[in-house]
Amino acid sequence: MPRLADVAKASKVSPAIVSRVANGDRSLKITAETRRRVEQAIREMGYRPNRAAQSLRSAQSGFIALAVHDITNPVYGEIARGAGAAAARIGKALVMSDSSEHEAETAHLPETVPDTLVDLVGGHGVDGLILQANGGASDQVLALAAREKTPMVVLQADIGIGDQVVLLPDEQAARLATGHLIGLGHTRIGCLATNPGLTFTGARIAGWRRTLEAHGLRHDDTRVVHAPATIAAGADAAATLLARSGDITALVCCNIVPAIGAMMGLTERGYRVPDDISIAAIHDIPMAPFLKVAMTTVAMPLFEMGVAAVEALAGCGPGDGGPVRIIDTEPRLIVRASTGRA
Amino acid sequence: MPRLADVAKASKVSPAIVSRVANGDRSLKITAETRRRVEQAIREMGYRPNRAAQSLRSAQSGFIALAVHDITNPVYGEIARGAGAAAARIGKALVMSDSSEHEAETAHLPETVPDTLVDLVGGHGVDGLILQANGGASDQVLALAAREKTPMVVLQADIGIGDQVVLLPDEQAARLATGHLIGLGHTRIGCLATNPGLTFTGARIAGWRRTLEAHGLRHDDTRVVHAPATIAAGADAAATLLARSGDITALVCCNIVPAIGAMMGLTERGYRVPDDISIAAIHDIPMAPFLKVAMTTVAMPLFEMGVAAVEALAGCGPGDGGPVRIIDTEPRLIVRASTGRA
DNA sequence: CTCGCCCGTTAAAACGATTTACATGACGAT
DNA sequence: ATCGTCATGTAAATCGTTTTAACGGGCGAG
Repeated sequence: MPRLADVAKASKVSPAIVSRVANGDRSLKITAETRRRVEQAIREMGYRPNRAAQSLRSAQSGFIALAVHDITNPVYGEIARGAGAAAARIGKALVMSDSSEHEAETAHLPETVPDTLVDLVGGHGVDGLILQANGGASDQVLALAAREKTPMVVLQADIGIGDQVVLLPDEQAARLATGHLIGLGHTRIGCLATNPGLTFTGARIAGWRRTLEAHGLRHDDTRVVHAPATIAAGADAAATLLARSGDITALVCCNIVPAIGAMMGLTERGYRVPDDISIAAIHDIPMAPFLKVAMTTVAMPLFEMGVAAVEALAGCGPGDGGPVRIIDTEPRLIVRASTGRA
Repeated sequence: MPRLADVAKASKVSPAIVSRVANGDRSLKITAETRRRVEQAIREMGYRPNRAAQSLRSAQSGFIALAVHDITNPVYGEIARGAGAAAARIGKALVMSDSSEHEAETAHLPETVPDTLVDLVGGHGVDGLILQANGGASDQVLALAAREKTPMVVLQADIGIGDQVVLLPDEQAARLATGHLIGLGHTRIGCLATNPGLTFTGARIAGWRRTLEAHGLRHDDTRVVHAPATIAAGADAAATLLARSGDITALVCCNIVPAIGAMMGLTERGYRVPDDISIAAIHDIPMAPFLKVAMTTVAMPLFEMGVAAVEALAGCGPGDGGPVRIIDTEPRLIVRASTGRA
């Protein structure tokens, strides 16, 4: 309610001084006495700068948009939390853009749905954009962001857009899972991979392959199968893989969602987990311990990835400069019931 | 990039006309020819109004803040999706405020964390506030919102703040779960309730109690136990309840999270689910079918609650007017393996 | 004694869209 | 022919903050 001018009047100085005091401007000098008086007035009146006016003047909205598929997915939720925390640290707020809402929306009503993200990006409503690699935003948003030169960070994969890419320690995670299975005596290990062509898919397969290679074990393409990150796809893919290479005794899954599908599908087909087949999956989720068979997972630094994405936008934090940041927090193997001795 | 004035110049009219055309102002009349020329210029130049300028002039930011505990929780995620969809429909964007991030943050660095939500509410940065009943926002935010007269909607419980409250069909959900268990022949049914004193807790217990009452079954307080919404608390509470009333054969859980705890805890103690004890829980989550014992649940209209919260803020949609909206979408019973015949 | 200079402060001009109050024009009516 | 009126369009003020350019006063140096 109180404006800058009100504070100025109350403390008998010009608005300019109040602005300087409020922003802690160090360049111009202000008498200690004046500063004290202004600060007191600010406190007493509970003055807070009007964001719209600040934005207009500074051409900075103070908002960062995070576009993910489905905020309901705990993996994305964790990223959002990290991004939110980091954004708060630099005085910015996070705008949620869940692309799944669009589908729900359009399914609901046939009329044209206004795309909030388009308006936001087009109208200088956001200072930066964090995108999920595969489809966090529409082409229109991308085009607009390019025209407006809105800084853009892409998560998980280098798909040729954005100023920077933030990656997880994908290869290492896959190495961890694979190494664990080898340690349990498994020698015929399959890989249930995510969608082909994406950076993280490649890195995880590489982790699996190189670990097997280092132990002199077989790692040919016939033991890799791709599936989108859904339960049903995981079940199908696992069935396909085992039909093709029946001698496999363990599975490294590049994502826990299809891993759950694999676990359920294989169980239904009469395989016992882990007696007949061990499953280790990348991404730990809170429910992992409570699944039909508690899942052995590799916890990824998702929170840190959210933090890094915001830091990349802000141009600060470690890894400053390069176009690619790989989160250096170690992935963590969490052994549960789904993996056992060969 | 192009401003209103640019479009005006290009289409050889005054800025006022462009503004009217852009906003579809019907009050003043504009020649069809002029309108056409302006619309074409807008399209060709890809003009989009600057949000900051609009906000400043109109005192409306176009943002709504949604404050929840933990966006990672699929229950809140679903609410967020609904709110996001409804907000998009009225041209507003959703700002995420996850209170868990503050904890994570402060745990991380000792320095004072700027509270984004405080700045936002204090600086007219949001047009409305949607709060999780138990602690979605700090007292400071609440005080500020009151002073600024920021419209406020509280979810799930009437805790004496906010202009409106949005509730789920809580009693009915509990009736559904309890009725299902009675239908399976259970007569001694306990209630694992959520935190006491909250509207939804009361309503769910009432649903349990009245359903038992209607069937002439016992429903005294010794069969009710309260637990916060965590796995560990659920395990403890279930153990407590069974120690107290050992003859219970079924459990209605007011929240699926402690229900999972109950399931795990009881299993560890040698009870078999559902053979020794059946469990039905309120809130369906995507993982429910894949838990150690697939959980029988009651799916709540969470998406709809998110929609309703935004509609309440906007003063539109059904239920317009009253201070309390109860979502009228029916809860849905989903029978799985955790409930069996008595 | 006066000229310049630094210091703290202030006045005023942005930022871009909206809207009120006013101007211009045409046209019909008297 | 003159006035009134309605239909279009325009000029200018406004929202609140930031920032640049200017301003007065005090003081040291010439």
